[in-house]
Amino acid sequence: MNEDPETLARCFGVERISTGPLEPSYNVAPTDEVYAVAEHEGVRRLGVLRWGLIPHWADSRKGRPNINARAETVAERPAFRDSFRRRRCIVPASGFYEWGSAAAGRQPYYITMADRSLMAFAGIWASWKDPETRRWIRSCAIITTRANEALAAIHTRMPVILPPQHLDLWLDRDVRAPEAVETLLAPLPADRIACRPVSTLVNNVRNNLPENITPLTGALPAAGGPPSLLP
DNA sequence: CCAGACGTTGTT
DNA sequence: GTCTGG
DNA sequence: CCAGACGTTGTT
DNA sequence: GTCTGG
Repeated sequence: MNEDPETLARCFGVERISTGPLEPSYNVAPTDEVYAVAEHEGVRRLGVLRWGLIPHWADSRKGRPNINARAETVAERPAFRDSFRRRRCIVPASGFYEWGSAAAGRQPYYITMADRSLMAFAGIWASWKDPETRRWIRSCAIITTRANEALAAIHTRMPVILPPQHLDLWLDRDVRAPEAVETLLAPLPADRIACRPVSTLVNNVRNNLPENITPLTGALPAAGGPPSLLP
């Protein structure tokens, strides 16, 4: 993500900006801060959250952070259901990486909207008070669903990307019935996204470089790998 | 009753 | 905090 | 997700 | 192989 808060506010109907700009990142890792849009006291607000949801009842931040929540179970899981009912958010992104599994090898791919617009990942958030520092940490998880046809060859899952017409309902805190918003958690149609192979530089989170998202040219996936998805 | 988990991904 | 397993 | 570690001693 | 850190 390399957009300023004003741009994000304009794209997502944000009424109040509650954060300064984050450093551009081409390699967002779990525990990093990410921009997020949520409703607060009836106002749509842009702020930052830590990626990796810590439920309010956790007694330490140790252990693997909950970076994803499955769309199929998010409404029921104890670690997620309160957040799903009352604390939904969107996490803006220019794109995301996926690593081919099994037949697709270790090749990383960068996925964007086909029209290069910003993505709105469906997320949930929670507040947790760190007992050591006594400070509140607001954190989030990104909801995943089955991969669409464009990504199925390289991966079984993908983040839920909300189309603009669903943002109002998703962010409405007064909508508390799970079934009212569960229907929004579908894979984005394949023709809306573009998927390109990129350098393995991205494999190391210390490589936070613009080159991470540069499509490899003349380096198609190995034979037996996924079909070329370049437009 | 208390103790312990509470999640996803991917997997030769 | 809330649920499950023992 | 991937990369990188994977240990003990002694410690207010 | 499995866990932690980023």
